[in-house]
Amino acid sequence: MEDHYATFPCYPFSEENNNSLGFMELLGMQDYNTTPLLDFPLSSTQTQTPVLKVEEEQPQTVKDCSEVFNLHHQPPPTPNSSSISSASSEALNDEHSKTVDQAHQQQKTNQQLKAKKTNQKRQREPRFAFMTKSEVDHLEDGYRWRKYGQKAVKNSPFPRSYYRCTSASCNVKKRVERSYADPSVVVTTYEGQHTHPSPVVGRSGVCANNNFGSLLMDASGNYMSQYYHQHNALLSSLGFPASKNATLGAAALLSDHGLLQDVVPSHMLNED
DNA sequence: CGTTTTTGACCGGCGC
DNA sequence: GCGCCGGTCAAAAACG
Repeated sequence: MEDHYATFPCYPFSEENNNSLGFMELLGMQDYNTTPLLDFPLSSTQTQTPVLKVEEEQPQTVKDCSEVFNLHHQPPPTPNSSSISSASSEALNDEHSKTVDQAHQQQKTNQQLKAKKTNQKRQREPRFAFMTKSEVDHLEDGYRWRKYGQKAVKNSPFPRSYYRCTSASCNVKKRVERSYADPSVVVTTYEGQHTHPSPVVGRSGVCANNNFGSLLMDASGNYMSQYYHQHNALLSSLGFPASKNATLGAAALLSDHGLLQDVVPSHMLNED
């Protein structure tokens, strides 16, 4: 990949790799709501926006990460990212309610799901993905995740892993897969929004700051905060304070190469 | 022993 | 209707 991208030396993120220095490069990120090339089932509140037109023109869904990579070489024609209203996530919250009796519970849950799905199509949270050059698949991002599935990816030798945030009543999920086009690249896709602050303290002792995330959320759309949590965690692991300035410094660094321009408002990058 | 991972089964959507 | 595929469940195993 001959494109420009920011490079971060960093510590290894997982135990199995802790005997060698890890190396990670953020290659780019993909905002599912601003690109015509990716599949992002919009919530009902978003179907009113012009973004939907983009999806109607490109009904094809992304089957593998190679299409994500194409974005790196051909940016979306019209970002159209003005301001995207936050998605309602209530439909997902009660989906996995549990009862005591297990045998009946599963039957019940299945019936509930079936009933729900016949009534309305399942809603999906806004998603975004970004690519990271990394030796390890599951990158530390300041949150705790429980793996709930792994599937083989079609046309790829590498599996895709499914994670859920371990915090109660938090429905954020993420998918992690390694690109078969470039095996050194990990594609991470986030779905949903954390309802709680990051529980993990970074290497520098500074916790990822949820207030900052909320701040950004107000300015430019809900899922953006996820990205900044990610960066706060990343910067923490690098020894930077997870402050607003440090984070925006990273954003500015990346924006020089056009990686964040679609999602970071200019006034935030210029802000002191 | 509580939590997380593994992994085959299962489900719904979609194209043919 | 059938098969494929992405996503999820859940029991068992592994882990700390």
